[in-house]
Amino acid sequence: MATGRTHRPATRSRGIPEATVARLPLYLRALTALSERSVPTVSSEELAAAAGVNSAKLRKDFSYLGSYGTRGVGYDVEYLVYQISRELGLTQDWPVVIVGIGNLGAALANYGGFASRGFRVAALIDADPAMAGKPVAGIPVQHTDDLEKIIKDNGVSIGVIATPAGAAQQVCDRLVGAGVTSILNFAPTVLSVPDGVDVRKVDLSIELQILAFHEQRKAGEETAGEEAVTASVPKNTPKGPDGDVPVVMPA
Amino acid sequence: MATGRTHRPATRSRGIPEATVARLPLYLRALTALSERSVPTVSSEELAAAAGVNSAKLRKDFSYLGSYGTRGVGYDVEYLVYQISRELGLTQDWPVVIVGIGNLGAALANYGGFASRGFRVAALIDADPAMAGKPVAGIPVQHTDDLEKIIKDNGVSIGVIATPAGAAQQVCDRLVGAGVTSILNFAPTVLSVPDGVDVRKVDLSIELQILAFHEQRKAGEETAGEEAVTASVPKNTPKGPDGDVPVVMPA
DNA sequence: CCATCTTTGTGCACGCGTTCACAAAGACAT
DNA sequence: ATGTCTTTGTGAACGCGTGCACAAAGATGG
Ligand SMILES: NC(=O)c1ccc[n+]([C@@H]2O[C@H](COP(=O)([O-])OP(=O)(O)OC[C@H]3O[C@@H](n4cnc5c(N)ncnc54)[C@H](O)[C@@H]3O)[C@@H](O)[C@H]2O)c1
Ligand SMILES: NC(=O)c1ccc[n+]([C@@H]2O[C@H](COP(=O)([O-])OP(=O)(O)OC[C@H]3O[C@@H](n4cnc5c(N)ncnc54)[C@H](O)[C@@H]3O)[C@@H](O)[C@H]2O)c1
Repeated sequence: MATGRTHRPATRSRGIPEATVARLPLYLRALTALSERSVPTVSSEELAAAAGVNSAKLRKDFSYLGSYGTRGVGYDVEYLVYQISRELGLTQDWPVVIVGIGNLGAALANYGGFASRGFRVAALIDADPAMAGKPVAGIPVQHTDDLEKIIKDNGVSIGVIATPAGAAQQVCDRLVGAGVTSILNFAPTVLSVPDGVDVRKVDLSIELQILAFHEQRKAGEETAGEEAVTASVPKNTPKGPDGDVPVVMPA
Repeated sequence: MATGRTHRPATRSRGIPEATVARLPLYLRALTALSERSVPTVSSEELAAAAGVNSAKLRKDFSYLGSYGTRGVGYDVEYLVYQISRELGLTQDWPVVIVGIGNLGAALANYGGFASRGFRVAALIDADPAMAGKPVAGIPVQHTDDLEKIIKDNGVSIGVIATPAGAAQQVCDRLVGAGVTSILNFAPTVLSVPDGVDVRKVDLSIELQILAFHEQRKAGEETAGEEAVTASVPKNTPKGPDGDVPVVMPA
């Protein structure tokens, strides 16, 4: 019997829930602010308030990293900053490439918050020959032809896609082919990638649509059902799943 | 305005789970693409593949909207586009203001995908007097002094914050005070808002940190399992130029 | 050294979201 | 009409995430 090795895959071995991972950067930001004010320790209650989460949730999150708190006192700010940074992999340098230097790509390149946490813009890549060599945010834009070489020369494993939607999958494939295993996608497309590659997407349009949904719901509540644009939607009756078929199908 | 009806049982009254709402825009996008190709009907299996989700999940999502499919055939594309659009509130016009016309704000203003789905940039607002009157994306930037008037004159209920983090809460308060009830926040800050106001955040830094976490985990797995759990400086940094991390264990 | 007080760490219950699996519904052919 | 075949709609089981509530740990003061 191997020592300590469980039968479970790595996801369980490291044991940090995805939801917790997503909150760690939030805690880190709050802790960094405290650190800059030279606050030595902080209670779960205070830190939770600053991060906008439940204090029990925060304590449970930290418990996954180990027990770094002191009962009756709280958590040591500096120590926690270090532990979370290490857990997130921010103690090392992450070269990043941005592909598609248009409106958004240029804004990202100019974004100061990038470098603040170990992320370094290693290269800017665009398909437009007219942009080649032109500096954006002090970094010369390089042509897509050299994408593979750029990735390999710089040891890049994280890529940001800010091209039009139509080019995103193709760019993605090339990034992955060159060795990139993490992608942040700003293009409004579903990217398909092989196992082992992580994709996260930032989709402005989706966010707005979600807001619009709730906005409409709020407005609808105030004016109590005034719509009736086309036959009222069948209230999803919990007990009568079928039966009503009045909704007309427009051929 | 909200007349004391701050209670919030509506989430269940309308009955559409939040997770489903978040996927509707995804389905809508895939359906729109099918519609443009004049595809008349689509099965849950096909549509699910296009949207990158499980087909059973998709069917259950649609079941919350009512039963719009035909067994043995699938879903009518045009009809579904309409139903989802209506459910999301996209059949009406949503005037939006963007506050903070810097790198990111300007990119957002120039973003074509904005207008495509009922969202209309009603105004651009910035605190910099030098920007006042200057057109960005064909729209003249207005000064923050007039924020309240702009919101009210245009009937704006959705606001986008793209100011520096330090100004975000203040801007948020003014937006809410003027009647905005949905906010999309790009600044890396936790915004606090009264009940009845929805906030969604887009945080590039957090996304990158989450990717870095998984990236580090992948790298750690490759180099075969032992890894100093506590203390000790991270060692899997072949070319790490950081080399600092002087933080030491307290106590 | 003991009492008290603060705050952590976590057991537990609950609700939401996901997925499987299948009966029923309907299209289509004969 | 009847049978076959496709695909929906959903019951049910399961796992994850959340938050309450509390015992234990440790600091602090006498
Ligand atoms: N601008 C925004 O605020 C915003 C917001 C949300 C999403 N988006 C999305 O981000 C993407 C970029 O938006 P944008 O406004 O910057 O567009 P843009 O047209 O200004 O820029 C796109 C850039 O990508 C380059 N490009 C095109 N094909 C390429 C390829 N195959 N390889 C490399 N580069 C290529 C173009 O040369 C151009 O410079 C789009 O998919 C858009 O939908 C933009
Ligand atoms: N640029 C990016 O790619 C990017 C990415 C992620 C997040 N962000 C965040 O988005 C925000 C904006 O980033 P940016 O790069 O555009 O910054 P920026 O400095 O280029 O622009 C900020 C703009 O906000 C204006 N402003 C400042 N205070 C204001 C106030 N009180 N009211 C109205 N306007 C005000 C400034 O005049 C300026 O025009 C920041 O919080 C940043 O952290 C930016």
